[in-house]
Amino acid sequence: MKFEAVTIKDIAKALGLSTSTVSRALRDSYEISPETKKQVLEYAQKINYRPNPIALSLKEKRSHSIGIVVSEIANNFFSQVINGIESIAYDRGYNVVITQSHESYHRELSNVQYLASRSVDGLLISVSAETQDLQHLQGLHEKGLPIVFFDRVVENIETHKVTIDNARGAFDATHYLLQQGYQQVAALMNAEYLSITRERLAGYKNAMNKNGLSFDPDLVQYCRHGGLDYEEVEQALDQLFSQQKRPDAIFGGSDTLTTNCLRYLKAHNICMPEDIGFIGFSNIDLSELLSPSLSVVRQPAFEIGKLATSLLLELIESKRPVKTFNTQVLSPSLLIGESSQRIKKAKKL
Amino acid sequence: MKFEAVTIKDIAKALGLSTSTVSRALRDSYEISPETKKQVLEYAQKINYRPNPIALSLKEKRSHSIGIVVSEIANNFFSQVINGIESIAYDRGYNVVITQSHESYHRELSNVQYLASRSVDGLLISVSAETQDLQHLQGLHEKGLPIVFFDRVVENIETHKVTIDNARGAFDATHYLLQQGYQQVAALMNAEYLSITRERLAGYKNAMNKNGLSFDPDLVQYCRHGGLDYEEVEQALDQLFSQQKRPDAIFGGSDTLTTNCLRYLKAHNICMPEDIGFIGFSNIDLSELLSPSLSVVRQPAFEIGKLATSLLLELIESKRPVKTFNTQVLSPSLLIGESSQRIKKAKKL
DNA sequence: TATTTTTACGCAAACGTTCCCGGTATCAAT
DNA sequence: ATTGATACCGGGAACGTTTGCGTAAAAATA
Repeated sequence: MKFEAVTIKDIAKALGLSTSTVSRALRDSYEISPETKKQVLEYAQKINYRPNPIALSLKEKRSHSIGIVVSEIANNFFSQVINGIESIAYDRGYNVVITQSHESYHRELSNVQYLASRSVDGLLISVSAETQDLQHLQGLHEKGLPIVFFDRVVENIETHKVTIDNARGAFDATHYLLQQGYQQVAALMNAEYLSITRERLAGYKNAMNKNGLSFDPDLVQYCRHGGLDYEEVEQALDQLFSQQKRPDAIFGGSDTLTTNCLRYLKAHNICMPEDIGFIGFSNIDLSELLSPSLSVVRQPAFEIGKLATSLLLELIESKRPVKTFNTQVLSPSLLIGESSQRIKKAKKL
Repeated sequence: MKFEAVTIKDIAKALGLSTSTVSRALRDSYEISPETKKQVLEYAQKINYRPNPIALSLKEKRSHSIGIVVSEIANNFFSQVINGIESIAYDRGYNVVITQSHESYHRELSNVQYLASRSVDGLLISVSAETQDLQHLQGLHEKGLPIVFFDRVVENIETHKVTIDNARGAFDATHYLLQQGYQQVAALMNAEYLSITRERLAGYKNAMNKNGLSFDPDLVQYCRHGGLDYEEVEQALDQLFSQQKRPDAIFGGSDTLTTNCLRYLKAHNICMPEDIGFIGFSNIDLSELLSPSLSVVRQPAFEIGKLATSLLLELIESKRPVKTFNTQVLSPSLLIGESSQRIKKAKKL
């Protein structure tokens, strides 16, 4: 029923050679005569022979492919990162296998195990919002599987990492809002223990302090599942807007959160920038076409993907075990639109 | 260097059994005594044994995984389709391997061959804008590889297909623009021979006729690479706007085209809806937040993914070769925003 | 008790490769 | 003519599974 691909055996049989000879001829071994090589190569070409990667993987325990784990591909940031990854991987002859955790720890676990059992040569991962236990990665890492973290990195595993200066991105955004005169800048964040949340929150706090304000926990809402479901964001924002010290600006802590926050504001008829100021992390490509145009913290997503992949391939192709790892920190950029331009309402003097 | 996974051999050795016995015990064969089974199962559990899927694939020539080929994942429509695919596949115990053709025929070919050689059990594909030669798919199909086409389908391969009523989507959009009073409705389309292009163009023409207008080829621009690169769209639009019968409205033929068209209009300071009316295919989730809010033809992307996957799994798991195939046609929906609301300029009577 | 049946397990081949280890011509040098 | 080297090639194991077949021991039957 299933197609029978042509194998080395077929070539051997047809040419009256052994499989060893054919294999060697194909790999251009020195102990095969030029004539035989020519014969084999031509015949292989003719019948369109392709080595079976599964057999190769089984034997060599490597697959010339790398695994990717992200929370969601329907996400501007991650899909851009993936394009960066692919651009490098493809050039270097590696295939990529993309999987999504949907912010679920169990899904991530299952994906990682699947990829490992498929003998991927390395792993590129941004952990899920739920991930706290790192056994699954720790184990693979100790057994020598090359791993490079990006975006959401973890502390306890020593390997290459690629992030951006999250604190600065958050600082710049928050600082800008405060400088515009917004008083109550709320932060809509991802799960509390994620690296990106901690760092961005640090930047947020820092901006508050620099502007003479003290950190107010009531102004921070965490979305334990990254706000993938609109309902989660809705609940968080309902909470923020229900308290007496109503925020007059929001800092959106991730691409997904920003998008869903905008949807909330629209649904509740809360207008930027007059009712609320807004700046958020987002790699949406149409931010300047939104109404009002959106102020965003943009990450160099494509670059992150390229860099992470280069580092991973370095690990994979290194002859000797790599002992020194580094963390590359790229820079986010703050793009100002109208959503953060405070309009001074009729001032009461 | 690479981790040595625990194998059936290890279990056999540890328990003083043969690999056959262990294998059968794990598969709960009737010819293994309950005690042995228990012993094996417990030990396997203890040392966290997982069957090696590569060895299985090699032997069984199936992998419990399905391959996806789309042009681009950084695309609202496709990423939503993929989520639909995954939601079904995951429930049914299948893994998905996502690949991108980037609208390149060669990339598609390479991906398809990779997936086939990786023994995917079936293929879900929306062909690239460049794809005209179907040998690569035809061959696999004849050899019995289950394939389901979605979105951009092909005629010459008889199998299940999932599309939407493209003609109606295009008709509705064009008709709406004409009814609004726009006179010169241009069409910005994908590659000419794609199914979606042909069908959508048919709907466009039909609307023209229904409104007493004849089809004008000069009002149609094709983007041979799907407008993935902004430059391609820019060139197409430059062309449209440079001719004497300047269009006063545009129908955007795909998600990517719509996005890049908006970018163009913004860059050239052409305002919707007064300078130009616009409706386009798009699954962007923020269309109502754009300025002006965007009129779009939206596809039930998640549903398409789910349906295509169900059909594929039906093919894969069918005992006997399937002979009758059907094409499922879902409905697009026209969501009207401000971008298509013609503002009557100071009329000259 | 002798024979048949059942139960429970092991052997070995197969999937498509690679590669170690041989082996046999051929030919030049002694 | 004998040796040694060189050039080419084949046999077979291994990777981790599954599975058809064979077979010992145990149980059932006569």
